[in-house]
Amino acid sequence: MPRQPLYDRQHALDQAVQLFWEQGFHATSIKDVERALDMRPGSIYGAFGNKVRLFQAALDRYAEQGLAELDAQLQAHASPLAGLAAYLRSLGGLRDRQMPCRACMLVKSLLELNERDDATRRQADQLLAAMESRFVACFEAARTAGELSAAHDPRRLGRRLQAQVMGMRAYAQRDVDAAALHELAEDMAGSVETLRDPSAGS
Amino acid sequence: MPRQPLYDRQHALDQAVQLFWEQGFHATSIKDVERALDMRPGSIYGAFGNKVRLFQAALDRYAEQGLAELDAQLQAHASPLAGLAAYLRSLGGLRDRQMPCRACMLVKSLLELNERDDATRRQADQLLAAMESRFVACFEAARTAGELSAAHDPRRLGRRLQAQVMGMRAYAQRDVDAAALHELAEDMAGSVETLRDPSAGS
DNA sequence: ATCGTAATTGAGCAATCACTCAAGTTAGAA
DNA sequence: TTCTAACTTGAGTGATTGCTCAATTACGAT
Repeated sequence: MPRQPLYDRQHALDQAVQLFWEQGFHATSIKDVERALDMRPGSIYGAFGNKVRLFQAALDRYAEQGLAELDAQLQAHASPLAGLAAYLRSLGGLRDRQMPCRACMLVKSLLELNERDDATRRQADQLLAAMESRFVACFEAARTAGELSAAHDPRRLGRRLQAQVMGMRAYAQRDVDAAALHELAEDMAGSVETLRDPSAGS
Repeated sequence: MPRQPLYDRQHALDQAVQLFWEQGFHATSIKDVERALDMRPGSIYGAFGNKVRLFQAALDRYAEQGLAELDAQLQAHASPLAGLAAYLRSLGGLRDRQMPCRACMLVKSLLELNERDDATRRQADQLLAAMESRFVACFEAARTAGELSAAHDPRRLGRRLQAQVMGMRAYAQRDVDAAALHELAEDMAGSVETLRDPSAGS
């Protein structure tokens, strides 16, 4: 074992997430990556293979953190529906703190990449599917807990929730003020809370 | 008047819309444009200036057609709310016929472009704002017609509707089957119809 | 038919793209 | 300390980028 890399792989990946999230895949050059990661081309290619594989690794890392954020909101609330509503309301603050980008990196990638970058687009799709199935599982838990009437289809609700989140975060990318975004999030959170079965206890 | 151009400017612009809509701005090269428009570089630059201005002209044309589609749905229905619901349901068929792309070109541009292409991103934002104000005007018409209770805020409803449309069309870009998209559209259309004031006539 | 003007052509520009690799550097094993 | 294998460096690869322009073509007015 003659030598270990100088760079911190995790930290480098975080910088890559920030860069690609903000600029997208095609608008980001290797020169940009060199600056952001403070690494020379040889090291970058030695560590990550090529631009596509670096982007894919960044996508995975981004999705991992996104799922963790959702889980954090869900665990902070005893009721699944309340957790989802809280998650939606937290997205209303997207314009409050400063971020690399307001829109979801998975959605940005899904819309930017075409069949020429098929494998990467499929990856973004699968990561979004994982997010959606988390939503579905949440609605299923709400149903078994009696929060949700049996008339509702958890898969349909999960699908609709994901579409709403995609929409809110794309909307957040527009040049609107923070208050409007909070109102939008409030409206969407309210529609989730309205699902609560009035005949349910607690 | 010594000579008129051989190309049909309107037709060329339609080809450009199709190409940029499908591939996005950065992933489309002038070579691609030459092929799609069947024009040589000199003619392209003589007619449209440069790549950015061609893209901007394509954005305008796309938005013009998108607004026309919305207006067609609205005029086909006497009630504003029914018109909006029909519009949402029509978006459920995005995966049925073949198209250049299912997601909205304005949203794709808004998410793809960063501050380096600031003017173009602003243009996409303004075109989206025009679409949103059409939604708002529609809800206002519904309120004066007595379809909508005075408790609802048309601006908030318009904002939410736009976010939902953005979400549904981004979702349509995912690898899901057509039936799921119809269900999603049906759910969203239903939520618009639910706004109808039960104490209203007709 | 002739002319004048504008549209068209396509070879080719400098700049940038993703990427390579030989040379130099460094840390751990012996 | 010496050796060795992996990491780092940065000049440089060929391909592609958006774009230009002198030469050519073709239409409409005369």
